[in-house]
Amino acid sequence: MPRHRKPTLNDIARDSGHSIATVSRAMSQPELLQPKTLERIREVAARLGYVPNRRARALASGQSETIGVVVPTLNSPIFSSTLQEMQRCFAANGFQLLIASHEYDPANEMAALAQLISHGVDGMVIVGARRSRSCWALLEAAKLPLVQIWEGLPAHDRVTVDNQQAGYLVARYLLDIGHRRFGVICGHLQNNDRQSARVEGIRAALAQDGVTLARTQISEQALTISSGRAGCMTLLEMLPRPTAVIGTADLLAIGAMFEAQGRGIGVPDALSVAGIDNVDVAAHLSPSLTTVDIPAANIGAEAAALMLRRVRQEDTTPSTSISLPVTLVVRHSTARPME
Amino acid sequence: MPRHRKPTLNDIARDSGHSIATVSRAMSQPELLQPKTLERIREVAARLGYVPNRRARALASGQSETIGVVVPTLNSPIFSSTLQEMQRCFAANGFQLLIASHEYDPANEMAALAQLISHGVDGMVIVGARRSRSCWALLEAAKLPLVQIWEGLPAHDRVTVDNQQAGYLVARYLLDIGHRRFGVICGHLQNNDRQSARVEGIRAALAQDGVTLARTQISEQALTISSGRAGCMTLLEMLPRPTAVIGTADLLAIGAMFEAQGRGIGVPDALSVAGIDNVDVAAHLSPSLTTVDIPAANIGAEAAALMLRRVRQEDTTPSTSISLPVTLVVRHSTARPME
DNA sequence: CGAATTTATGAAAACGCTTACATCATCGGG
DNA sequence: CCCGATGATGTAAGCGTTTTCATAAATTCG
Repeated sequence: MPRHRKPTLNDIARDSGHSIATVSRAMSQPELLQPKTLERIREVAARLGYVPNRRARALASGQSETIGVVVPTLNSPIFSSTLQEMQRCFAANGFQLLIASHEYDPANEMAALAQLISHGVDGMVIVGARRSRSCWALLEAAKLPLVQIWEGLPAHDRVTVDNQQAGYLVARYLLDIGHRRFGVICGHLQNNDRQSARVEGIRAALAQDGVTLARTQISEQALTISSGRAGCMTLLEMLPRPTAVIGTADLLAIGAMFEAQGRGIGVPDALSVAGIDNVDVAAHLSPSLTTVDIPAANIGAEAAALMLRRVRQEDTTPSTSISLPVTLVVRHSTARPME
Repeated sequence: MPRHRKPTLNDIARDSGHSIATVSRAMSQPELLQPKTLERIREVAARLGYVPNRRARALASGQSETIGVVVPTLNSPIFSSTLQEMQRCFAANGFQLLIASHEYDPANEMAALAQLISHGVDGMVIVGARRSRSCWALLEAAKLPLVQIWEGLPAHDRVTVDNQQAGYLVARYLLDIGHRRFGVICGHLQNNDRQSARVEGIRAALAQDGVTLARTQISEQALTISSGRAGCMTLLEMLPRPTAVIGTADLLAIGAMFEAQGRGIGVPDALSVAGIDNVDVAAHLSPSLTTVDIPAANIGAEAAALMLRRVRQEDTTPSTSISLPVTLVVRHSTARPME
């Protein structure tokens, strides 16, 4: 009666009178066994309540059926959709996710990667391309299938969206309806190539029309609604006041909109506000938020699919790049400038 | 030069002229070695670029420094805050998280738990107490430290918030300011004890004042803003119209508010709307949302702390229960009914 | 100064599984 | 009727650690 130890293949082998190898095969390659043998083994396994020990399996076979994912943060509407979908796809194929976040701190990221690698993941999904030389060295040394998402270097697989294009689209639209004085609220650009690319895209559009973006017209903030408000507050002090504010993440734009409205500055009449991401709530706000749709869930699905092909070695092309389209979604938070 | 294989303890042992046991100790219990020996081994390890293989370590020691977490969904503002904080706490202590989601499907949950158990996690964090007998059997059989969060059975450790109290508080408040006709939008109650408890809390408050809640006054919905809108639409068809709508999750309440406003029904003048969760955006909406604050991040922190104590066997009390306070946050989406 | 401790290291047996190889029937074809 | 395939199963060698126990060296002490 005292079963303190979990049953192992060995126990099943003993009880069923077969060798441990046969029992192992019953678990992983049942088609190799005679139906009768298989049935007997399965019965014993069920009776003992056998659960395979994957870490032993991993050690012996070199495959852990585990994928490491490192994201900046888990509680962002964008990354969490990507993660949710990625998790779904991997789980459906028997893979588990080891998830870590670094909260935009390079040292944290390095530590997380090292941890995941030493845990023996079969592959690694990382966000963005901008990381230290030593961080890349670590990844190279691990010789793991690597999928970069959101942004990525050509040297490795990547599933990206054109963040620069996203910035371009929203700025181009605002220019087209007549805006010339802009304010931009963005995330900290330091270690964040997604945000940087979006700002560059905005710059590119403005440059086409000869509009420049001074340092004072950009406010770097954390990626929250409150920070969006704060950023907007700063920008509204500019004289003459901007006629349009772009948040390079919807949370920032939403914060900006709230701040403007709170100060009695009508959106879009007195100020146009636009974002990038197309988070759920954007469509429902009043006014609804003009933004650029980023297919966050799709990124997760495509990254998972690509990774699965790599891990199973079905795809051995040197390095695949999947780029998903971003699309401008014009809603009601933007309008022609008044003057 | 051709280093295809990653260096192992054995390689270090050979190169340094020490035994593999000594090298192992250099990694895990350096204080046992002579400084000179330690230094030599460390030098060789560094030169070879040694990274310990945790799955081998796990197999040999029985400890994987890995915790399994199963949540309903990753892309919910609430769960993702809990996860983010939990991840932070665990990572700071060298533990990695294997995260799975089941999207409110019991079969998925069962599969996820089985997978995580067979991956050899040192502990498991699960949301809620309501799950099938076989699911519990699986967990019992695994004999793992188990921490339930949000809701939980007394038989195991748990870090909870009083969801019933949350429902009670918001309903009590609305009653106190004069409301008698209510509509409730909640998540699907089937396998969700958090949502069920909140609805019960509302019922309890109403019962105190002799107000009943008919089946038609409750709309079960998915936990999204759109569903909140849909739910509100249904409830507004009631005659006479409710004077207050409670969403048992902020996303639902937010959707309800948008829907009412979209139909020209003023909030809070013609309709009071209140939620539960206190998500980030709630404070910024106009009108700002009356809600009940749920310390989601704290749940993660407390759960991590408790689990760490269990895994390290520092805490061997039979079963601990930590209950975090919920607090009513009155804002501007609620007011006395007009009539 | 030798017995009793203590300290640093090594040898080898796990941990639970996979898998290359060996074995032994079974079987169809020449 | 024997030979080479084919198929089912067993044997045993890993996989990279930890850990127990033994051993050898250094230290303490009566």
